Amino acid sequence: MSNPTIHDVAALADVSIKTVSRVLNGEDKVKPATRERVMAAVRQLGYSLNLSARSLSGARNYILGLVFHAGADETAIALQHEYVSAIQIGAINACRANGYHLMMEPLDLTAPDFETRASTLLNMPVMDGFIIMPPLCDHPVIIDMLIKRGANCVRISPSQALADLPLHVGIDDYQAAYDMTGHLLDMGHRRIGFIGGPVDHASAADRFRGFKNVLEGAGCFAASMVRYGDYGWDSGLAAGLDLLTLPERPTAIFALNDMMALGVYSAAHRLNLHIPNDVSVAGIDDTPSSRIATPPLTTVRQPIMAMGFAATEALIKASAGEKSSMNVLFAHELIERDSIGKR
Amino acid sequence: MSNPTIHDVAALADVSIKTVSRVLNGEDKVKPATRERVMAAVRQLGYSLNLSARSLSGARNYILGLVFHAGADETAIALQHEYVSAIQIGAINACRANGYHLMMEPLDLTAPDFETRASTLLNMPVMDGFIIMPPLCDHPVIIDMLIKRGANCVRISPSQALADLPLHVGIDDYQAAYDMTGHLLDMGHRRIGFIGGPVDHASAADRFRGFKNVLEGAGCFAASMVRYGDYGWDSGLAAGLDLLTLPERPTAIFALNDMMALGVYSAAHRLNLHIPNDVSVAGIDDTPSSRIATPPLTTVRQPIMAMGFAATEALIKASAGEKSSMNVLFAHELIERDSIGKR
DNA sequence: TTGTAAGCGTTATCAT
DNA sequence: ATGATAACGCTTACAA
Repeated sequence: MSNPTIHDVAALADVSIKTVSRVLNGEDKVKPATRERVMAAVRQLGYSLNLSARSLSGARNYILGLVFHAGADETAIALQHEYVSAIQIGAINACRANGYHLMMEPLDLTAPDFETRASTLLNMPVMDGFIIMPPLCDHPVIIDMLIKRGANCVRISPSQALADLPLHVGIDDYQAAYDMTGHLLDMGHRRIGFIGGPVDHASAADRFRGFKNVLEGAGCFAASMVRYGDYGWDSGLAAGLDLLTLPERPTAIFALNDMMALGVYSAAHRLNLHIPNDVSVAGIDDTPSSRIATPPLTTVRQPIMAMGFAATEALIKASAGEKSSMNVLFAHELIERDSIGKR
Repeated sequence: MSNPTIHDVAALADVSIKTVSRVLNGEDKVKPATRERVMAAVRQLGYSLNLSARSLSGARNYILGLVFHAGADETAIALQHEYVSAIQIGAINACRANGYHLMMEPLDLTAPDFETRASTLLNMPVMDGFIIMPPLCDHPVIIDMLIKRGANCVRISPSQALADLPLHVGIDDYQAAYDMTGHLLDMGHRRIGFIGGPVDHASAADRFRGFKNVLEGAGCFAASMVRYGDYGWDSGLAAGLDLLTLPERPTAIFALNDMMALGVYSAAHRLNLHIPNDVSVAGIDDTPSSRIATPPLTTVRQPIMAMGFAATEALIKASAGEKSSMNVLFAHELIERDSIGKR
């Protein structure tokens, strides 16, 4: 009833357990005939390696942790989850390609015992490394723990490079917002509403600067048209409602992520405003939702899955001892769809 | 540099490692004073228990695996991922509440080495149990392995109960489709297009029966208005385009899940058809996307997160040896929003 | 190219 | 109420 062990395989193949181990880990110095005999025994026994035992014996664990913020409100999590999901898919695929496993590790930034939980998590020896999502990747407490612990980790879209935490991926947030704002200008818009991101997402500040610089250059920045959201749909709806009922309503609204942009869609819909005839809408991310929205959303594509994949591969290489170099900054791309009209 | 172990804690607290273990696992026969001393040592050392060692020693692992189908195409995964995501959130919360961890385990149903991979996964001793998503939960090979292995598992929304696999959650798929079809009838629709689910999702067949029975009862079932999709957005778009360009186009389209219903939204949009004035649309699931769509989608609510939560709690109880009873069938609810108009 | 022996950090058994 | 010691299944020296 109990699972076969490496000893059973060794006995059946008539070799030592060490040789079985060598075969299982793809080491080179094994005679092909021996290897074949071992594999046959493995198949015959339906043997599968015990991860815990392998971890314990000091080698790698072959387990990575994806650390993300998740508060108590389930619905809110779901609506903000799309970005995490996309990174997750990339990470899962990288894991799958390398024989790794991925653990989902939520952390509630707002919980009273946040620090204790964070410390426990980051000190768990089962994980070879951590993929840290925003905004946690910019949180001083987390950064501090990561450095002190000498943790193997990769940060997703952090606001700044850190010499002690060399692995991270992201896009040029400033430039992304800059490009989209320029596009809006090109399309003839001058009264542009803006929905910023949450204060604790450092990259949101970069995006705001990109937006502001372009508009100030063109002499049409209006602080009265700036609102803030939390990257969630509801906050986009609220800000959209607010902006679109202004006495002089904007001809376009630029939301710093797609989810909030889709909130603006609903605001427009409620006010019987047509997109893009009455109001244009722009986002950032190119999440699946933006593609399937009606009308499809014009946005700045961030290759999120590819970033998740690359980040995870770098982490895996690092956990294997290789010094991994990585394309830190991914190219973004303005995706013109149907939500922006000419003025 | 290396982490403190139970021995370090024991030395510092001046007790045996067994006592430390007792404290850590909340066993009763420990003097309060001793317990306090141990806890102090734990805190002082920043000790955290090694999951691998615990697993190896034969105890529980405190790790669950979420097993879902994921092919090679990343984009397709993303678009079909919303249901998995919702279950995942529920599962994560249940894990969090019980000190468990969740591993994401993709399995490609279409891969040539599917059986080998499935067997390896289901035999991994690191996991205390598995949460099996559709369509894997209905796959004969998987079911067979699960039973043979005597695996601790819970199936999400399987087509039928299995005496050997007592744990599962779901809704009454037949009734859900039945209710929605009845509603469509009530709203005056008679020419109703239908987009079915993939053949390998057994619950899709139940839903189809629900739809067909109502319409046949009303004498307006038309096989010519039945199409099939794969629960993905693109397939909804294609089927929608097809149905809406029929010489006599349907006044309403019922898609078996929200993602395909949103595909119909895009089809309507491309054909310049207004929802619900020109065509009504209905779905099933009540995923986040359906709520934020414009117009908000009328759908049958499935409490997906709650199901994920309950399923996971049952699994945890079972892995702790408790015979867990569980509300297998969750109540569904017709959510009227704005995508269905009166005829 | 292959094998032997030690040890990874925990829980379980059986003492005391 | 507490402790000593033996597993658990694997990898990593080191030997042969």
